[in-house]
Amino acid sequence: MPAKKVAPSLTADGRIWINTAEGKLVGKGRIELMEKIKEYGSIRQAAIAMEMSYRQAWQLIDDMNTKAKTPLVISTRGGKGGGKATVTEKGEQLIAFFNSFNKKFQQLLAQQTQHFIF
Amino acid sequence: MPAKKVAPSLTADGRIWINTAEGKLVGKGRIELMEKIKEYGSIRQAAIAMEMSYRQAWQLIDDMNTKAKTPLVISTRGGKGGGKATVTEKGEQLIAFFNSFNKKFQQLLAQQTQHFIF
DNA sequence: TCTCGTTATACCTGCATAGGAATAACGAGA
DNA sequence: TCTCGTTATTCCTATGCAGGTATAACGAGA
Repeated sequence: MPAKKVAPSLTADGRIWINTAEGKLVGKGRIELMEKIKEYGSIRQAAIAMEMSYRQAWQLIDDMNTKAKTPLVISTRGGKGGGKATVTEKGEQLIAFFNSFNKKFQQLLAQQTQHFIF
Repeated sequence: MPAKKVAPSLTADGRIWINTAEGKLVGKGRIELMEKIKEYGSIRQAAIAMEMSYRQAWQLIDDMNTKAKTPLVISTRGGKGGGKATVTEKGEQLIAFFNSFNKKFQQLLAQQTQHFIF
């Protein structure tokens, strides 16, 4: 019978994000939002997929675009489909970098949790 | 003339803490608070040193002690000096572990910031 | 010129909670 | 038995802001 694995009583946890001079630019939530926008081509559909209001999604994007010199998401209104939204090249770069960064971070958390069983 | 060092436009940032099953146990602030308690032997003096109210400091300690099975800070009231507070062995262990964990985390942040200059 | 689904923006409201103020409780020492 | 400085706890309030609602603006296609 193998040793029973017990959940550690204490776990290492945390959050990461990317800052600009004016403060937080993107974290986990905003990265996921951009990924949904890539998938749907629509802020509204992305918001629904993430179970947040359109208003909140729009505010996040507006904040991101304001802080970044070059926009991360471009949107147009009217026309076929009512409008659309696309992630820019810089947005793509941020997504890729954050995900790589986050992977290393999650590894650190797991490692530290292992090393800390009283 | 050496190359002028410019601040990176984007920086990796984040926060870490240690969780118990009931949620956050300690983060940077609570660790510093415990270190001040070690230094002064007094919750009130520690609170003053950290520029927070006694009430807030006490609540943090109470929350920590409630979540941890064994208390991290022990306090007594009355007597010489009016009372005192001391950090337990388990508290000391947590301080040491968190600081080591945090050091590795800060290195990760610095490394990622370096690798991310657009 | 009308429809349609989206983007963009203004407005409002409650309600959680951060934080101060006040006070009780305590025990060694004089 | 009184003083003193701390620990422990209750009460209150104000205010910031999360989050919903409503509505204007837009342009391709029919």
